[in-house]
Amino acid sequence: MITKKLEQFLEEEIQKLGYEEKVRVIVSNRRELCDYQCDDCFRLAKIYHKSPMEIGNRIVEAIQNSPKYIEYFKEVTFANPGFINMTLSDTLINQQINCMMEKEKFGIEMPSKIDTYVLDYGGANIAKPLHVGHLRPAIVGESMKRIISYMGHKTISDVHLGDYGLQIGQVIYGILKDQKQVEEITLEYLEDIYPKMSSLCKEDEFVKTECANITKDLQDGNPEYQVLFQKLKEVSGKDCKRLYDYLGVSFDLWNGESDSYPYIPATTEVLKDIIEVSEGAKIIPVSEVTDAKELPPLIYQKSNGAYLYATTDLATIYERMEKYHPDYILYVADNRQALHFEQVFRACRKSGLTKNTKLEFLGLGTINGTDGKPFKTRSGTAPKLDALFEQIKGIFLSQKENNKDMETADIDKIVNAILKFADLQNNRERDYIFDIRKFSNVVGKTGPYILYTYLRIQKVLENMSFDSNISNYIYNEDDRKLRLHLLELEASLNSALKERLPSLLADYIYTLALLANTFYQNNRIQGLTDEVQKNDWLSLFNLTKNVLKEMLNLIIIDIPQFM
RNA sequence: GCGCUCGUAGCUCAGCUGGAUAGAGUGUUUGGCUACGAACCAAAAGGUCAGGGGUUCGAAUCCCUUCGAGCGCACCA
Repeated sequence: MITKKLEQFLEEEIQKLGYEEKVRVIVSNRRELCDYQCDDCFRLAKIYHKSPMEIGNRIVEAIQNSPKYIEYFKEVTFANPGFINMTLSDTLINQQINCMMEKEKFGIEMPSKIDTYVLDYGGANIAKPLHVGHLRPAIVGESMKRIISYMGHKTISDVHLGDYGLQIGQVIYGILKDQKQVEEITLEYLEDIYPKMSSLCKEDEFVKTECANITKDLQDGNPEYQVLFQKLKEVSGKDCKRLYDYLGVSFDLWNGESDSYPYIPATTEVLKDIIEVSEGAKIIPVSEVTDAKELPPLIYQKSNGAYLYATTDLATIYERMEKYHPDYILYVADNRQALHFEQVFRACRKSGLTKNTKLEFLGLGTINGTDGKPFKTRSGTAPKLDALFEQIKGIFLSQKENNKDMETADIDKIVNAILKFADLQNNRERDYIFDIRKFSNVVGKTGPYILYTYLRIQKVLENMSFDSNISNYIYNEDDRKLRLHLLELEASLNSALKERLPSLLADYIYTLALLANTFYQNNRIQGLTDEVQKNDWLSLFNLTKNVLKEMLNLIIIDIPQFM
């Protein structure tokens, strides 16, 4: 990685001056002045009681006198009040570019220790169809999985369906009340009955208790309920799979809360020392002395004996520990569940259930409607995913006359690109407003823009022969900017991994497409008479194309044949 | 009431482990297709980073505070 190389070089040089410190090199924020900068003169000045200017000038002088200077830099200068500005040599840039072209995964360093990550990012509730609220966890989770895997780690993804809680009791209550036969349970029926029962429970205490009892009986294995439950799971699961397939979101495990049920006794055994009884329910106190305010306890088992979300989550963790020995378990879910996960994580730490496994909650901002308020997921007002796909497709087809002649597969890829890039360019932790205009835009900072860039590059490369190896020249500013940005790939991937933010990668991809487009517009490759330059630029385009393709795959965007 | 999150251009959002002149897209105004795909490129205009205070050589970024918004607070998921 280029910054690491520069940091190492700088550290060696300042060590010769007697400064035993680590330094940090960052991409310049004044690109007209330099490529990379180091701002550590201020810090060193404080430690060694000298002025930043004195230290900076000494360092710059040392760099300029280094035998590596000519090879690494075009120019290194000190700028007031304390910046070291570095402009790389064409040689160094091209060495790195050649390296990216030769090596697998563009020469990105693979980890010395491979970690196992379990990712939990589906969370679909089987009592109802997927709606726009399910989009973010699916997309962010899948993208994180692909990034983690690309960076050399092992991943196991679990859809973890919401299939054993009160919502199932409510639906079964509705089925019984309507006297429906098993074969009459369809998706349409579920769509209708769940919101009805859900709101009925809020109004009617008796119904609520009935539903709670059904849930409890189901968990205890009531055969009649089990038949209904299996049917429910089948009908809903099939539709769920279809929609996730459309999105390119896949899971290694199609488990649900119900699959953790067999592990509850063993989990209870591990937790037994920290479980207390309060008001007839079994609870786990999770307050810690550092809390500003006491955290409410985790409710492990209801007073009627039924188990809850927290219970199945704990049992699932037990199961995952037994089967996969993960280093990390990542939960991708709405921020509103933050407290729940905090309680579960604390119970794990307190009981030693997870030992050295790190539990992380990757909170997602809520998707709000254009009124700025969350879609009401329980009353079923959030737009269904199917409807959303159709709507985006319709808008896309109306953009241009000949879009109607496109292959269905290509249209679906573009619909996906629109949707995913619109979502993934946002920082996942922030709430955002779901506006169909934004989710159907094809101009500007969008998925189609990137796909379009890719396809025009591809067109240039068609039927052209070149060997992927570039000479020592850089021909102009557009060219130079593109090459420098290519060098930032590894850093972007590393921060996306570390921060668990696919948006950082999305941003990298967009900027790459932007620079490639500018280059494309201002520089013609066909017709170049200089064979070396032609080969350099074709190679550069080819590398850009390959980077775009592999990175788009990490944000779950496929490339159409034509658009 | 308590806790958590947030307030950046008309709109939608980046930037937040402190660095130089706060960036994109969109919208507005303007220029560019007889040249590898104009779903593109180039340019202009647009900001008291909610207000106030503090720490620091340096604050959109850290701390305090006021105002505003959203969310969460034991038997839902």
